[in-house]
Order: sequence, then C-alpha cells, then structure tokens
Amino acid sequence: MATTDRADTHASRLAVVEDDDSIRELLAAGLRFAAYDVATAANGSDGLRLLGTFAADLVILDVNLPDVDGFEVCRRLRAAGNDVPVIFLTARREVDDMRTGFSGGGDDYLTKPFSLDELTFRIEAVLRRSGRGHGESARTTRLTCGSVELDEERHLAWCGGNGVSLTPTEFRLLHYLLVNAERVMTRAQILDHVWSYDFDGDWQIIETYVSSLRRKLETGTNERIIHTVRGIGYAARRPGSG
Amino acid sequence: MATTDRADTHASRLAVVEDDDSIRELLAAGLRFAAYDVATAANGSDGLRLLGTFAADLVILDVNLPDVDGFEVCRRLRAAGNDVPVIFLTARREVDDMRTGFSGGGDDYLTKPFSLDELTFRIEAVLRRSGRGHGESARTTRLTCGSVELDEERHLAWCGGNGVSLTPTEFRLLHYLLVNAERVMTRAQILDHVWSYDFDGDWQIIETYVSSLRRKLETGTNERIIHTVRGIGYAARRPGSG
DNA sequence: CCCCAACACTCAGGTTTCCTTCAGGTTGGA
DNA sequence: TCCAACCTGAAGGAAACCTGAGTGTTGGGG
Repeated sequence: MATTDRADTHASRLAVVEDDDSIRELLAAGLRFAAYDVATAANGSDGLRLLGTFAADLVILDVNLPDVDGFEVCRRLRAAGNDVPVIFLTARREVDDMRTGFSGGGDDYLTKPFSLDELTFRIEAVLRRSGRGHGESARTTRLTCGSVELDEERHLAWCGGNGVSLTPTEFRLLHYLLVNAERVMTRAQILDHVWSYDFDGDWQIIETYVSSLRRKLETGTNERIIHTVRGIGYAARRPGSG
Repeated sequence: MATTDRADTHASRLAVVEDDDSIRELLAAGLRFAAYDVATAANGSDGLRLLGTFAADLVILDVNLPDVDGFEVCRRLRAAGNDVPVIFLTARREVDDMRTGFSGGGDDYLTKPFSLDELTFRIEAVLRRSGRGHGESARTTRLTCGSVELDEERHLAWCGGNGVSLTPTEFRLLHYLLVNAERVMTRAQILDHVWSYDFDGDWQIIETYVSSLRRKLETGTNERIIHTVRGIGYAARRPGSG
C-alpha cells in the first residue's frame, strides 16, 4: 500500500475507494503530486478494511462499487463511529441518488467526469470545514491577483470590486491560474488540471477560454492579468511584476 | 541553508525512454552534463524494467515506442503504484493523439523537435512542483549577471530593475549563457542547446540573436554582459570579472 | 413534453509576433 | 592595409495566437 509523504509537513491523509483502475490511479498520482498522503482500495469491502487501519482525514468514495456500494460503505463507517468526511464520486445520471448519500452523512459529491482542480478544491474545502487539514486550515478561501478577486467557496469573482459572472469552466481556469499565480503553466498542465480526464479535443480550447476571461476581466481596467508566454503557456501575474 | 550549487548535492535521477538512438544519446549526454543522474532505455518494456530498479525522480518518455507505447508505459507505472512525474515527448503531428488525464498532475508534454535548454527548463519546473528535487527545494529560480536578472520559473527578465520583454529564442539563449556564466560557449554548443536538434541553418543566426539581446539588455547601462570571444563563441560575464 | 437559455466546444479568418536569411557595414588582428 | 570575423537592420514567410461566429448538448421551467 504505497503512501508517499513530504519531508517537512504533515500531509493530510486521503483514502480513495474507486473500482475503475485508470481513475483510481489518476487520482492517486494526482493527489500524491499535490502532496497528500494517499491510500487506495478497489472495492467496498477492501475500502472498509483499509479504513480500519488507515487513519484517513478524508475519504473519496465512488458510489458505484462492485460489491458494497459507496453509500453502504459510508453508512457502515458511521455505524462504527467513524465520522471522517466523505466526498462521493458519482456518474451524472446517478445524481438523484445523492439525496440518500447526503442523508447518510456525505460531505460533498462530484459527478464524473471531473477535473483534478475541481477535486482538489473540494478536498481543501471539506478539510477546512472539518478542521482536519494539516497546516493549512487558516488559509483564506479568497484568491486575488491585481484587481481580480475570486471566492473559492462561493464560486464568485470580482474585478475592481464589480461582480463578474463566470461560467464553470472559466472559473476553474481562472482558479487554476490564480492558485499558481506568477508561475508559467504549460498548455498540457492546464488541460490536465482544468479539463476533465476524458477531454479529447486539442488545446486550442484554452485560447478560447483565455480570450473569454480576458474580455470579462480586463475591460475597463487596462490591466493585463493573464499573460501569454509564447510557445509555453499562460501565467497570471500581478501588475508590476513584469 | 539550501545551496544553489548542484555539484555538492544529490543529483536528481532521470530515466530516458526513447527509441531513436541519436535523440536518446543526445539527451543522455546533455542531461548528464547538466548534472543529472541519467539512465536510459530504448523501448517500452526495457523502460518498465529499468523503472523497476532505478528509482527515478522523473521519467522522460517518448510516446511513439516500437513495442509498448509511452501512454501504456505510464499506465502500467501508475498501476504498479509508481507516481513518478512524466514528461512525454511527442512528434508534432501526433499532438492530436495526445490524451489528457494520464498525468495525475505532474506531467508535461514536449513536442519534437525541441531544444535541450527547453527540456531542462521543464524538468526543473516539474521537479520543483513535485518536491522531488534533491536538496534544492528552496533554491531560487533566479539567475543574475551584473544588472541582468532572469527568472526561470516566471519566464521574466529584468535589466537594472526594468522588465525586459524577450522572445522565446532570446530567452533560451540568454538563459543558456547565464547558466554557464563566466564560461566561453562555442557556437556549436550554443546551437546544440538553444536551437532544436534538427536546426539546419548556419551559426550566423547566433550573431543575430546576440545582437538583439545586447540591444535590449545593454542600452542605458553601458555594461557589457555578453562578450564576444573572437574565433570561439560567446560568454556572459559579470562586470569586473575580466 | 417542448422550448429556451446557458454552456462547451469547434472552426476559420484575421492579426500579431517571431524566426531566419541576407546584404552591407564595422571591427580587430596579422 | 587587407581579410576574416563579427555586427546589425530590414524583410519575407511562417508559426503562434486571438476572437467571433456557429453547432450541438444539457438542464430547467412552462
């Protein structure tokens, strides 16, 4: 059971229970890269066993598991007195079932397919709420860059104090660039984090969304937030840093 | 505490999996010279075997391999619980085939043909983000030489505190000269590192770019940064060092 | 059940920036 | 002085990038 951890800080411990191999591995690799301590299981009963020995701070739980389904796993956890926060993964057409999931003690859910950025955002939000985050609990939920401001929790954005209405994809893209402000993100990285894992188009779509974000953010103020780095990608920069 | 010197720290370990002999050897030689610890394989299954025994910090993986293709190699790595970051190499016309969602967060793509300097830039960026760099996590990403300053991560350059806008090739050239500051680089070396390996023109293009860099960097300050070494090549020197 | 609005994505034309070559001028050493 | 090496500005063509319009899908409300 591979777990990785970072040298100098306690990483939050995540358990991933998901039967689809490629999604499970994607999650494990992506979350380890994001400096979490990750353990995985491929079905419900293994998941329960794992959670008996691995003191997780948060569980990412697929609803559709081959043996014991996600809701049932959650119910048994609660019955055993374990109140670890749970994020459910669910296919879009199962969304209706989520009511039962929440009544059973789920904390959030995500419909497949999802993007890594969206998942890590929710993980952070849940950890913050539950107070189980390690070392980052006092972190603000607000990102700013120049006159642009973004509220992670409420999914709202401002530009120079005025509310700006963003579509979900615009929001994720801006969020990703702001989280990594001042750093050049390559197109490949942006696609991998902002678009869902089953996206199959080319990366010209990034240009379309950057264009749209610029129109919304950079009109009025003559300030450039999203900078093009020719041949590489994009970077959000505060004014006056180049 | 963190030293900026590569020589006295553990070198990062890179695995190169590439079937084209000349490219593989070029990469191996170039990356070893850049003080990485390099191991190579010429096809997918050898690559997997290698990665079973060589604890790589990063893998450079060609997509088009004769047996098991790069994506499949990556998938099997993940399946085996190995979440080492991967940089894929791919021919330009295969860009359409690129799938997102392999990466698990750390990965990047580079389209052939590329330059060594560009590759090392991406390697450093990925290592920095993955926290796998050895003893260099606190290392600055900034190079300076006299009043010229260059931020690798942000892809920005300053001269006497003023931002200077450089084209991609200008940036690579300046970067290469600064990394090797105080050392004379021959024209051949410069071409090999700054231009892509299939560049076919003559070395006069270096003169054009040196000229352009000088115009951008050495106006105002009467300080010469890039020195011509007649008959050999060029060297970046700090004022008062020669 | 249908219609509408919002959104994701594709595409193509236009625009900007960049790469490279070339020609003529300048410098430095034998 | 003469020659080779080097410098530099201009220009054509190519690549990268931007952006608006168009298409198909989805979800909500009537």
